[in-house]
Amino acid sequence: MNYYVANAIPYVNGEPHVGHALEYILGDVLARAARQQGKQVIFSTGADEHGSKMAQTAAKLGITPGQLATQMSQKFIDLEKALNISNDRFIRTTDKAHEQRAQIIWKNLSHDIYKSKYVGWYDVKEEEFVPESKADPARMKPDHPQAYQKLEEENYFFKLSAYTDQVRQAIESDVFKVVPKTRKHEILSVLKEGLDDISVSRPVDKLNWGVPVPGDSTQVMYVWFEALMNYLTVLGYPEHDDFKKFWPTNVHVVGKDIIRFHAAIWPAMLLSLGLALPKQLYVHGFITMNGEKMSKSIGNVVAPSEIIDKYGADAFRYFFLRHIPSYEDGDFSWDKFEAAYNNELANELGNAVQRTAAMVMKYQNGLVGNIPPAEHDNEPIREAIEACQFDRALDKIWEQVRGLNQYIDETKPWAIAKAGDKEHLQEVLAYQASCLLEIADLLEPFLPATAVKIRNIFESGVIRPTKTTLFPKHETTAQPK
RNA sequence: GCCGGUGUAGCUCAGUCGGUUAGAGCGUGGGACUCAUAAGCCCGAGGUCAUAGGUUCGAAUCCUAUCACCGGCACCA
Repeated sequence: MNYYVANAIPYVNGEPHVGHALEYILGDVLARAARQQGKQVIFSTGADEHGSKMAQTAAKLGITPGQLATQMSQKFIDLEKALNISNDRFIRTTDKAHEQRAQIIWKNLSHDIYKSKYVGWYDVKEEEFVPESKADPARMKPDHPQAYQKLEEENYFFKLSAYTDQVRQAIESDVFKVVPKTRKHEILSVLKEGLDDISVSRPVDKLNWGVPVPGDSTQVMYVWFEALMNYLTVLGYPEHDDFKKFWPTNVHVVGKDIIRFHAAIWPAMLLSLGLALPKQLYVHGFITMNGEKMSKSIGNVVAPSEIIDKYGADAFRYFFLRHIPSYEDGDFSWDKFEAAYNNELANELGNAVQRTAAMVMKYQNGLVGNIPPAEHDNEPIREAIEACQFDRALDKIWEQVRGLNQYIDETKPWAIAKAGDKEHLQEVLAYQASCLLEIADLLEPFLPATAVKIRNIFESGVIRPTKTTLFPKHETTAQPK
């Protein structure tokens, strides 16, 4: 069984933030869960590096766009490392292979690409066209000091309009499944209205930071159009074995701001290429900070590294997977994060491990004995992961953590020890170890490092006298009111 | 303006096909314990299920209207 998870590739025009981190983690859970089930997995992430914004930013910094791209992409790669993300690929749209394969894709789409004139409002200062819907009407009047110019430009267009109906049907029937449902409804209503053909190239004389249109040196591909192609080029479309084995994408992980590209334009491109559509598109939400939109001007941006450095990758993963709703927007605050860390990770899980290990050491010289097999029904957890409801999956795993603590308090192994019933005590402690190993398995996709730690403690049946605190307590962060 | 969603405990949210006394976590009050990271466990308080009608033997759940908030799309300036 082959399984291909593709994360959206972020535009690397700015520093990675917690939203990027969230997306990495979401994809990572899917990839790790699939691997755990014995599937062959390709999990791809990457960077979208072309386009006018990159060119402008680089110009401001006095470096080439290529230098900026390399610099910025490295920061995203560093974030993945810090979060223990298990991506198999990191594709950059400036990779030679991507550029060459993008040109092949363009050629294979050419029956749906035609040349036409684009007419629109052009913002001279920003050097870009302003879409009618976002244009400031005052500036449409020629006497305005910063008036737009009515410009005409020759572009290539893609016949998106020809495919909206097919795409709509695929989504409606769940052949191409969009989750959560509210996102499915949203995109269906867009598709029902029908979509216009889209401009997919830019003249080189205005922007040369892009992939050249094959056979026309005066045009480069429009960055969005070309970036979408990464999901194919990363597999080596059209001739590589990986493409043959792993296409179509099992789950596509994207943010809610880019549904249109992934649920309308991209599937239309695939239909035009005669390829199967992804099986599932998972649309996640955004993160607010203390209930407010994250923004540099408000100054409420928390860098992922601030959290990871203090609490570790698994704690970060835990909070964003369980306490940011998988189907909605969520909120980060240090208060919430620390409450989750202390109550759930340190006290409930960490302490369950600790007390179990301590009793085995104290009463049985570290010998656990025969550990019985796991006994819970974990099908609902598997289903939750499949539906990308990671928050629910973790809720259910935590029911087991709590259940174990309840079992310990009800069974009172310390009282059994005092009574001298060695056989019964051994049974109870082995059962505790069994529960913890089961929990470790369930946590594997979510908190991989923690899963390993728990296994290392109990798996061999002999507990070594190393003090292993899974989640040490920290000073809480003073919250500026 | 059109479409969709949401409104349930102080907070965040579950609640299936309409069916006993509406649930969980956090927070809060109390209790018993000692294996453990002052952790864990038990018990309690806390609800006009947004509002008003309707259908029904029976409504948080279905229908209608209203209000509030959120999202998407369109439009105007």
